[in-house]
Amino acid sequence: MGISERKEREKTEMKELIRAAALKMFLEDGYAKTSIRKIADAIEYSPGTIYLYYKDKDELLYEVQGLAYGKLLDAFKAEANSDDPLKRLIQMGKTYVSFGLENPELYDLMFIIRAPTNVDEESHKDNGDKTFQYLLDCLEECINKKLLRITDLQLGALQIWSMVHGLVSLNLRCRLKVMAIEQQELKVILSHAIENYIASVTL
Amino acid sequence: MGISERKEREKTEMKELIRAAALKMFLEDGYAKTSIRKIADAIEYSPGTIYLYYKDKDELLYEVQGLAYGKLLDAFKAEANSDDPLKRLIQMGKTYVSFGLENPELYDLMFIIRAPTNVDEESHKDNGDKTFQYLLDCLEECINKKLLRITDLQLGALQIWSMVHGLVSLNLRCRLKVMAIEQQELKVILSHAIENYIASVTL
DNA sequence: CAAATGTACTGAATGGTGTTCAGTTTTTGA
DNA sequence: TCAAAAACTGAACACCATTCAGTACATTTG
Repeated sequence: MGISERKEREKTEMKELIRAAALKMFLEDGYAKTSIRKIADAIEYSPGTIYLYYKDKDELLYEVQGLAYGKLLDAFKAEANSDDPLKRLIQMGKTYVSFGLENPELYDLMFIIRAPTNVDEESHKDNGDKTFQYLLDCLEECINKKLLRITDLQLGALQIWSMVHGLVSLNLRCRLKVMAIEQQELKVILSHAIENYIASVTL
Repeated sequence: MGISERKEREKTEMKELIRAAALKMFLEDGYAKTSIRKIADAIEYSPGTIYLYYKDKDELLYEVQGLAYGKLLDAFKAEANSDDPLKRLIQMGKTYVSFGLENPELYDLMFIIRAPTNVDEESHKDNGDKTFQYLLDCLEECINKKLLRITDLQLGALQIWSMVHGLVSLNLRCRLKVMAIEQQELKVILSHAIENYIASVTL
C-alpha cells in the first residue's frame, strides 16, 4: 500500500520543513526571540499545525540541538585531525572556542540555555554523545601514550570541557567586561589560554 | 526643610522594598519565572508603581546582581583566607563552585543570564569588580612568590575563572548528563577537578 | 482656609508569548 | 458518491513587560 508510505514521507517532510525554518530563525535571532507564531508565518502554516508535528517548543530545541552537535563534530573532524593526539587536543580546543564565538546563538542553545525539565532521556542525545566521544578518544590516546599529567579520563575530560566552555560562555555573556579585554585581542588571548592550559598539563 | 528629606527617605525605602521582594523571588523561582506582576502582588502595589522606581526588569536584575557579587565576596572572605596564597587559591575555587551549586538561581543571574544590551556601563559593576579583584590579588601573590607555572596575571585569572565557571555552569545546565556522573559523587569530583587543575599549574 | 499645584499610584490597554481545541477543510477508501 | 479519517485553522486562554490617562492624596500658595 503506497499511500501510507507517502503519508509517512509527507509527515517527515513537514517535520523537516518546520525544523529547517526553526534552525534558520534560531541561528539568526536566537531561541528565545523565535516564537512559534513566527516559525508558522515563515512556513505559511498556522501556529497550531506546528503542534501536530512537535509536542512543544522544547522538542524543536532538541531537534536543533541534535543538528548542532553534529555540526560541532563535523568541525572537529575537519579541523582537529592531527595524528599527534596532543596536537589534536589543542586543535579541538581551538575549534571548540571558534565554533562557539562564530555561532553564538547555536552555542547558546547547545550549552547555555536552560535544558527543559521534561527530558525525553533516551532520544535526541545521540549526536551529543558522539561529539563528546571524539574528545574522550583523543584524550584516552594522550593518556595511554603518557603524554599528559592527566591520568583519569573522566576527570580530564571534565576539566578540559569546563575550561573551553568557561572561555566561550563567559565571553558570549559579556562577563569578561571586568577584565577589559580589547575585542581584537580576544581570539589571540583565548588561543593563548588554551595552549597555556594544555601545556601546563603536558608532561 | 525636613519634608524633602523624608520624601527622599521614603523613596529609598520603597526601592529597598521592591529590591528585597525581587531578591527573594529571584532566589526562589529564578529571574525568568519572576514577573513584575508577581513582585507587585508580593509588595501589594500595582505593577505600574515598580516602574516609578526601576526603569525596567533589567535594572532590577542589576540591582540584585550587585547584591549577589557582594555575597560571593563575603563567602571568599569567610572561606578563602589562608595565609598561603596557593591554599587560598584552592579554597577560592572550592568556595566558588559550592556557591554556584548551592545558589543556582543566584549564580544564574550573576553569570549565565543574557546580560541586557542597554548596559549602563559605569553603574552597578562595583561589587563585581571587587570580587574579581580578590582573585587577582591572590593570584598576583602566587605569581610574585613564583608558586605557579602561570606568569601572566590576566591570562591566569581568565583560565582559573573559566575553569570554575565551566564546572558550575555545565552542571547547572545539566550538560554533564553525557558523562553520567552520580549526583552524590558530584561534589567530590568537582573538588578533585579543582585540586587537580591547581596542582597541574603549581611549580 | 481654599484653591492650585505636584507627587504617588492605579489598572486597563497594547502588543507580545506558548499552547489548546472546537470547528472547518481536505483526503481517503469503500 | 459519501461517510469517515486525517490535516489544518485561528480564535481563545492565561500569561508576560511596559505604558499612560486618570485618580487620590500631599503640599504649597494666595
